[in-house]
Amino acid sequence: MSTSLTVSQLAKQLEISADTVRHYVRSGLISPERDPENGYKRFKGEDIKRLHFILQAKSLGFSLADIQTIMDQASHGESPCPQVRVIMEARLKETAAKIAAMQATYKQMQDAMQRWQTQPDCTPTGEHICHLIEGFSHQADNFKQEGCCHE
Amino acid sequence: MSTSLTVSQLAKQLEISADTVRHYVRSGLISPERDPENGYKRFKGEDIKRLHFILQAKSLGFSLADIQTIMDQASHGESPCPQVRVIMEARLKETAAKIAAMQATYKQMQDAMQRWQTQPDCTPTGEHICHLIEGFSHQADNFKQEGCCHE
DNA sequence: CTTGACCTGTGTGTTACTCACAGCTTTATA
DNA sequence: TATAAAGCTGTGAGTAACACACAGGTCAAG
Repeated sequence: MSTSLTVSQLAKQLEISADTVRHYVRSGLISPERDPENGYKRFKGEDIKRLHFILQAKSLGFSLADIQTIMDQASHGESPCPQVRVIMEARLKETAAKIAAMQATYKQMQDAMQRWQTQPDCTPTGEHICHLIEGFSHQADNFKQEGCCHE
Repeated sequence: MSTSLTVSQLAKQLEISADTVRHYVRSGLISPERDPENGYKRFKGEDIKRLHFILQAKSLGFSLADIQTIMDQASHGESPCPQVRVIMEARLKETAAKIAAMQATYKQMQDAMQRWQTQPDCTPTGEHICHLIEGFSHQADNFKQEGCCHE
């Protein structure tokens, strides 16, 4: 039976988790045959090719929904390439935006960490929860200690 | 009744969506009183302070679960600061890793787009779904056209 | 024949919201 | 005053891409 693989065999071969393979099947991206005896999924050549394609597309930034769309179109005999180009353009912009946002957050985090190095811990008051966090964006450099901080 | 705000009033004041406010309430981050007449949420000073804190912490990269933890600890009278420092360290690393991963993907995407500019569209064959995607990582520069491409 | 290791499918949980929707309030109009 | 339109409410469900839990099935060793 080397012509068909089980979930975990396929997963091992492509170095992904068995759960990931199952997820793609549940999402309808792959539709392997079932073993009539035990209901297990049986992956054959076609399925393995599709999975390969999925992984490649994913590494290029396509979402699973994108990939579904692309494969559907291809299975109708139409060229998916124009769509692929359009989608990629959108994903490219999205990714750039996400990276920028994350970098902004990252900078905030670094700045906070640095400032915190010279600040003591504080005890919560009725007025504040954590001075480290609350005192941050307001009074950048001029942090004033209040009666709540020990040591 | 200017001492208490409704969901949408509060949302407008802090420039977030009403759904976001409701989400925080459902998650237990804020627990406003209810108007006995109609069951509506009524936000008072304490709640508004907490929401402020949530937004600040979020902008510093803390997750809602983190924020919950921090606020819980503070409400027990303990200083959340040591925890805050620990969590931040972890989130900082996570964020750096995510950014690196996204930048790697982004580079892949850009490379792909560039290469695709000189490549024609293709019609799916039994063997391939989309040459643009499949031909990518394998034969970087030496893309060979096969019989499937028109024009 | 049983023990144990391993594997299976399916159901549920995750993050931080967003959307859908029936119903209640408030405002404008007739 | 009646009523209709607009707006707001709470709650239930859906999103992306898996990861985890779990009861049960399978297979080799003894």
